[in-house]
Amino acid sequence: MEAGHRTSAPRDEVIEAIDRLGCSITARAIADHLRARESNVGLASIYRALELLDRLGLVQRFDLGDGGARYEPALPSGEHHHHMVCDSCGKVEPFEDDALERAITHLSGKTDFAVAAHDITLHGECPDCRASA
Amino acid sequence: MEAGHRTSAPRDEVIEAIDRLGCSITARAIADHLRARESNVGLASIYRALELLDRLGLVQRFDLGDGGARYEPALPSGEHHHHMVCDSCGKVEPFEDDALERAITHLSGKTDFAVAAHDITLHGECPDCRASA
DNA sequence: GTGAATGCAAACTCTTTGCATGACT
DNA sequence: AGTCATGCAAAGAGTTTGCATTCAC
Repeated sequence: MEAGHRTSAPRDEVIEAIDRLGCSITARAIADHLRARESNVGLASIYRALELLDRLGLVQRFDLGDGGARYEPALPSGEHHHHMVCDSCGKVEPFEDDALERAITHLSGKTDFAVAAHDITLHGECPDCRASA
Repeated sequence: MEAGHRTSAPRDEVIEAIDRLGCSITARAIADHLRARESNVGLASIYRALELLDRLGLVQRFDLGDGGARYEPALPSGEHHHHMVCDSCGKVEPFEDDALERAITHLSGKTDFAVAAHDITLHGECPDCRASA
């Protein structure tokens, strides 16, 4: 794998959990998933693995405004998506939009910041909650 | 002021602090500001005032991915901006971009979510840090 | 054998809540 | 008077860190 890092069962289990759980997961979700599989990986190891993977660019760390970090696997293709959050039920839906990406790219060229990444979160109400409102 | 809410010195001081401190401030910054002015407003009252003001739409609450909430006065005009964060020194700069807003608006019309708000954060390196790197 | 990774528990930060006191209408 | 807001302190949630032990290379 990557230079300077060892493979270990806990680490592999965290990676497997991230892959399986997919988009926009919390550290707690990973812990619950692993605990359900009788794996006694400590919370600290999960955070340490996430921090490492984020540093290596293998997972994306972000934040939906609910005071807890979210993670998801980074696509090797470089493609990425953003998230819509339902403020009623908390549901999170991914979306992607080329026009939005283009606007960001164009903006990045105009500013004196060296823009390396961007996070976009849409807040609103999901179809289900709209229907039952 | 608004129906059902009383005026009080602590509340006014929090409002004054938000106005004076401006863009992208933390609860701690407000507390420090008030403490420096010999005002012994409790942290809890600051949070309660912020929660109220956010609910009334007078301040905007958001989050820069550093595990702490940010606040800023909401412009009555409805205009709003977003933020660029320097990942080296932590500096936060506001920016606005019409093309970006238009892309969001257009996207909102295409999705089945009822989009009510959006947060955009650009991460990168500010000019100062680029120069000293 | 050596250094990295782990698990546990304690520490920390940010935020919220319970409760008795004090203030506004 | 009655209600709402305050301050303090304690409680919570999420995340990080210290340390002895275990494991990979």
